[in-house]
Amino acid sequence: MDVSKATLERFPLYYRVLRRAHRDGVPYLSSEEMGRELGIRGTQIRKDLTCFKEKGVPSVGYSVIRLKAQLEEFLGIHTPKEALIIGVGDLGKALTKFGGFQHLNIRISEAFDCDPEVIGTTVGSTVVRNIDQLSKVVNSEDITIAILAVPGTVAQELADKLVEVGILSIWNFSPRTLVVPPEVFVRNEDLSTGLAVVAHHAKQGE
Amino acid sequence: MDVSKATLERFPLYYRVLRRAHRDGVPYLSSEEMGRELGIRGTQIRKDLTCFKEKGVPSVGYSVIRLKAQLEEFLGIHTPKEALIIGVGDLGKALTKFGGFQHLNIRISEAFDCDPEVIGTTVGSTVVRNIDQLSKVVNSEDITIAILAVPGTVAQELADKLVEVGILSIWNFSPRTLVVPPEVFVRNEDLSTGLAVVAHHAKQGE
DNA sequence: TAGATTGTTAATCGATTAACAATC
DNA sequence: TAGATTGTTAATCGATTAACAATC
Repeated sequence: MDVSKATLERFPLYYRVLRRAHRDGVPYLSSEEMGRELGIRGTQIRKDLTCFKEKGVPSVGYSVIRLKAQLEEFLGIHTPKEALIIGVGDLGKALTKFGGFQHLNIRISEAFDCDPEVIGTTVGSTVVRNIDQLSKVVNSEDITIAILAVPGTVAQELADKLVEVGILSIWNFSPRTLVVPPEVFVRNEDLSTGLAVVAHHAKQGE
Repeated sequence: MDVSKATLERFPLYYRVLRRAHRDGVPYLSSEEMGRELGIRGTQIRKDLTCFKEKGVPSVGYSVIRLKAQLEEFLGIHTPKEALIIGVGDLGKALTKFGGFQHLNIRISEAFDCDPEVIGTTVGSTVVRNIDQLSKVVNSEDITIAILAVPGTVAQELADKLVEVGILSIWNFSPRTLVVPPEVFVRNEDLSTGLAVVAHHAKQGE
């Protein structure tokens, strides 16, 4: 299915609202009601949802159960997925233990580091392996998602390894722009950039 | 100074590149060279930089030192800033200890939680306080930036408190859309959304 | 001078919003 | 039927890119 970048970013938000409505036993939700909860206009939401075969009902809204199912299908939530993480510093540890991913049916099942102090320790429910085990593990487990939480100095080198073993999508927390082949997706989540933007708006009068 | 949302997001990236060039003793950098390091077109960068009085030199490029200084001024890096964090779980801890913020001259100087097990412990160099100390601390320290790393269930309630004590900008890691007055800025950094997008691109053939 | 790279305008692309007929 | 909310088209807005004269 073909969806714009901006729309794709909103789908997880819609899914979150629908999960909550479903839990609360709400049967239908209008685009305006969803929008109110997310600070998004109803028009925007209706437009985003046009790609689904599940249609809304005029004067009633969208069936929570059915739209939720539709989003689950789109986001691939029915099939459990595994991700690996490289870099088990404080941030890597926090991501590995983060509970919010379970709704997506994604588990960080493998963690790697190069620090002998860290290798062999347990984080959440995964044992940290030596980075030289990467290719063996990925080949035997069919993992296509990677999280990169390492210093900028080694980021590209490790990205190269990830590409080599067949990773298709990388969530990059390192402060470096990665060079990868066009078929590999990278999402940069540089925290310094985030804080810089937040800080800029904290200046009085901007 | 007046800069588009998209441009503002790129400024920290330019700053990063310039810092590195400066450290390496590079005197000038063209827009194309910067772009290559960031995966951005030269045209884009030149356009972004038009708002500065520091101009590039045709056939030479931009003075690394002077453009860096310009960005430092824009990002307010010459004046040290303090931020507070609410929620000292794994993620909150990782953010508090995160080293990448020091380049921005921003320090997370205060941390709050409501868990008696956590209150009083030290994270990095800050002692975790009881949330009921919030207003006292903010009043005596002139903090305007807040990081919210709490469960969704209590996010709005705490956002209200942050607004009440005069916080101007909130970095929201909780999976909830916050309702705040228009003069308060919120940046949502919901990690589940991030992973959902990354996972979507890991599906073969998309 | 010739070559490189700038600043800027105009064209294009993509995303959001307003408006409204269709429909339950 | 009247009222509410949908799906969709057209208008608008914002961001990116191509093109190129100006300039070192």
